[in-house]
Amino acid sequence: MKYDFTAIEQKWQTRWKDEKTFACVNGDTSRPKFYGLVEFPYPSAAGLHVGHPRPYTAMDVIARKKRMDGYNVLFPIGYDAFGLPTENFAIKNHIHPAVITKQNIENFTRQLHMLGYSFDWDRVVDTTDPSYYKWTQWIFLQLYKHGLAYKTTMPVNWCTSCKCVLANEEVVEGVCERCGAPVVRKEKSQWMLKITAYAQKLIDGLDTVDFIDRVKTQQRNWIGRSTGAEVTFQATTGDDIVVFTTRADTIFGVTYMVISPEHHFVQDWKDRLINWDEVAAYVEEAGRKSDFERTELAADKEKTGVMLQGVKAINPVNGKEVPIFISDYVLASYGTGCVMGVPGHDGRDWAFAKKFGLPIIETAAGGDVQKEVYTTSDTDLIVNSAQFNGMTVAQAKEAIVDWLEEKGIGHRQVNYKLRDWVFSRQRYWGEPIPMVWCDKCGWVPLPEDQLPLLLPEVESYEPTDNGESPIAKMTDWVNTTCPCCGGPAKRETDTMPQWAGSSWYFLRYMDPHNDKALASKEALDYWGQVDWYNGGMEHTTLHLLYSRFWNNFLHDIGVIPHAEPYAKRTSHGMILGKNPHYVGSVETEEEKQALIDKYGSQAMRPSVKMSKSLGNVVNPDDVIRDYGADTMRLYIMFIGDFEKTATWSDESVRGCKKFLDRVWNLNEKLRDGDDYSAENEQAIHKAIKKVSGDIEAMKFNTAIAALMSLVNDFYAKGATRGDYKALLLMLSPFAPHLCEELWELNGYGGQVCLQSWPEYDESKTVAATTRMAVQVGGKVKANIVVPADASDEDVVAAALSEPKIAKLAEGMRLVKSIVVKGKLVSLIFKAQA
RNA sequence: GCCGGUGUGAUGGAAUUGGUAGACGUAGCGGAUUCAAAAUCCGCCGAUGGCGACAUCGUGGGGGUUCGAGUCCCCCCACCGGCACCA
Repeated sequence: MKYDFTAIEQKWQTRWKDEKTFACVNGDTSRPKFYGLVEFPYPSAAGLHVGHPRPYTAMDVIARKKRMDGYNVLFPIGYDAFGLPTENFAIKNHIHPAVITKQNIENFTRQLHMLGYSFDWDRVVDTTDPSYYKWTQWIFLQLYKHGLAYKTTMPVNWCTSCKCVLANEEVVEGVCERCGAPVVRKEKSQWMLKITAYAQKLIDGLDTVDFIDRVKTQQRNWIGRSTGAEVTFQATTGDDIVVFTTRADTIFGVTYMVISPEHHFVQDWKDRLINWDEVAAYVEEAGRKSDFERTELAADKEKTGVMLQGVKAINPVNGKEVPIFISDYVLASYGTGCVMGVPGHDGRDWAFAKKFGLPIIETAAGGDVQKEVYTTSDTDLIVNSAQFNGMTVAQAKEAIVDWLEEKGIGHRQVNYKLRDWVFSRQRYWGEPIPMVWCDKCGWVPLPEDQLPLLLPEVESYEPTDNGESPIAKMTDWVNTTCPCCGGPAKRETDTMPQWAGSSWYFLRYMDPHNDKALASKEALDYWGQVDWYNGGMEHTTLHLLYSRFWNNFLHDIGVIPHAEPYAKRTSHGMILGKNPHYVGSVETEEEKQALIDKYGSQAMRPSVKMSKSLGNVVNPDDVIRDYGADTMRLYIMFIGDFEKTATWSDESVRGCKKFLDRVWNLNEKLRDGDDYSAENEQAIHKAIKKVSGDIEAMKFNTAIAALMSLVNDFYAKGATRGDYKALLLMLSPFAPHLCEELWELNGYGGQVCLQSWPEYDESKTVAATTRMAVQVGGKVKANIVVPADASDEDVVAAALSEPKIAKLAEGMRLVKSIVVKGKLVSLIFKAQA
C-alpha cells in the first residue's frame, strides 16, 4: 500500500507554520546554541531548481538533528533580491522590479514550504527591503568613515551588454559572468572598497576557522600573497625605478627593464624619447585591449614591446646600464608596474629577450640558459654574482636582500594579487550609495539619521549608453543640499553591487526586526559566529571573501564580537542532468559520429549542467507532485557523496519512494513491545551510531543506506513498536512529514521533531561472537567464528584448528601471526627445515 | 603552465582511513502472489574456468613498500574544477 503523501505533507507543513514549531529564541542559555546557515537564494522568475534543495535539505537534516540533540537552533532563510535578471525583466515588461521581486519571493516561499524545511519563518530577510538596506548603507558609511571606501578613476571591466561595471571576480574568461557578453576596459570613476587592506587578515583568519581545504586553498590563491623585495634602479633621467621581485638572487642577471605601457614614466619621459611615435602607438594599442585580450595573447603568442630609446636604467648591484622597454606583459596594477628582466631564469623574460636579441646571463648553475630558460631549485649554486657566488639560491635570496637593505636600495616587500573591490554599478535595482557630491566640500556622507536613502521611482530602468545609472535622470532626487555646508549638491547615482546585501545578512538573521542597529549587542553576543555554513564553491572568491572582509571590518570597529563570521564552511557538489547528446545513448557508429560532429567534446559527457535548451531540467514542483517532498529530500541526500557532483536519475527517485512505502507498510506489521526486541537490538544500536556520525560528517548517503538496511532487517525478523520508534526518530530529519504522521498514528506522544535523538550503547553494537577471516600469505583461505572477546592466542589457536587451515599448515612452521580484532587473523608459514 | 580533485560491477555509489572490495539503491534474472498485469514479498546478480565444492583474475596503466594496498610511495594516462604574463 502506498501512503497519501500529498495530504500528509500539507497537514504537517500547515501545522509547523501555524504553531511556529521551529521559531527559535534569542538568549536561551538553558540550551547550547547552534547557528546553521545556507546561502539565501536569488528569487528568480524561474523558481527553485534542483540545485537549491541539495544544500538546503542537508542543513535542514543537520538542524533537525541538532534540535533533537537539545540545541537552540537558528536556521534562517531570506532573499538576496537585488540584481540584474529582475531589472532586465522589468525593462522588458515595464513592471517595477519591486513588484516582480515580491512575486518571485512568494513563489520561492511556497516552494520552500513544500519541501518541509524547518526554517524560522519569523526571521526572513529581504535585501531589497528598506529596513534591511538601511543597514547595508550604514555599513558603507562606516567603511567610508574609516577610509576603506573611496572614489577613483580607473580602468574598469565594462560589460558591453549589461552596460555596467563588473568586479574582477565577475569577469570569467574575458566575458561577463552573467550574460556572456564581451567585457572591455573603460576609464570610469568608481566607488571602491579597500579589501586589499584586509588581505593579510583574510589569509590569517583562515587559520582560525574550520573550512574544507579546497575553500581555504582557493581563497589563499585568490589573495595571492607573495614575498619578495622592492629594489630601486636609477634611470638615466634621475628617476627611481622601483621594481618588485621575488627573485632578488637573480639580480646580477638583469639585462633589461620593463615598465607597463600605462606607467607615468612613459609620459614623463616624452621629450627625451627619440622614438616617441612608436612608443605612443604601442601605448594606445595596449590601452584598447581588454585584460582578457592581453592575457589571451599571453599564452603562446610572441611577446611584444617597444624599447624606450633615449633612457636607460642602471643596475644598482653592478652599475651596468640596461635598456628599458614598455610591454603589456607587465601589469600596471600589480607590484610597482615595473619589472627587472632576468631572461636566464624566467620563462617570460627569456621569450622577451630572444625576441629582442637581448643578452642572457646565468646566475644559477644547472642549465644552459642560452638554449632554454632554466628554472632553478633552491639548492642550485649561484654564479656570476660577485661575492654571492657559491651560495645556494635559497641562501642568496636572503643574503642579497640583506645587502640591498644595508645599502639602502631595497627592502623586503609583500604583494598580493587581490585588488580593491569595484563597488559601483550603473544600475537601478540596487542599494543607493548614500553619498552626496558638493562642489565646495567634495564627497560628503549622508548623515546616518537620513538612512535609509530610498531608491527613487523612475520611469525607465534602462541604463544609459554613456554609462550612467537610470537614476541619474531623476533630477528631483539627484539634486539635494550638502549635509555639510547646506549648498546645492548632487547625490551619487550609482548603486551597490549585488554582493553588498549578502555580505552581512547572516548578522541580520540574529535580530531581523531591529530598527536601532543592524542587530542588538545581546543577539550578536548570543549567536556569535555561524557554527556551520554550507554553500557553493562558486562563491569562494566572491561572496565568501567579501563577507569575511565586512565581518572583519565590523569587528575591528567594535560592532560585532567575532572577526571571522563562519566557524565552519562546507560545500556541496552540483546536480547535473543527463546529457541528451551523449554518445553512449545511441547504438550505431554512424549515430555516435553524428553526435560528435554536431556537439564536439560535449557529446563525450554523460552528464551536463541542466539547461532549458537541453531539456534536462528537473523542476522540484514536479517531483514533489509525483513522489512527495519526503522522497525528494531523501533522494537528494541519497544521490551520492554530498561534496561531489551528481547526476539526477528518475529511476533512483523511485527507489527512495519504495523505501518510504516500505517504512509506511511496516507500521501494519508491528509486534507489541515498547523496548527494542532481542533480535533487532544490536542492529538498532549500530544504526544509531552510524546515522549519528554520518549526519555530522555530511555522509547522508550512507546514513540512509544504514536506515534501509535496518528496514530490511525489520522485514526479515519482524519489529516491535519500540524498534519502529527508533527508526522513525532517525529517519525524521530526512523524511519529516512521513515520520510525524507515523509517530502520531502510533501514539508515541508529541511530535517526532521535538523528541530527543536516540542514544546508542557501544557495548550493544557488537555481537557475542564474531566471524573472522583467516589469511595465509595475505589471502583469505577460511572463516572462523570466535567469541568477541577472545584473546589473540585463542584466535590463532582457533584458526590453526580450522580444517582447511590445518591442512595448509601440514609440514609447515608458523613464523608470524597478526590478529586484527574482530576482523581477521593473518598467518605466515614457512616450510619446515 | 600552476593549484585542487576524481578514476571501483550493466549502473548511481559503499569500504570503519592499511585489514574479507562491491554495503545500500537502480536496472536485469528467477520464484511466490494474481484469471492476468501492476504493486508487493522472497532469492540471485564482478569476470573467467568447472556439474560441483572450488580455483584464478579483478578498484585507469606500470613499478614499489607490506603478512596484507581501492587506500601509502614513485612514474605515466584520462577526465573535472579553480587560477593563469601576478614579476
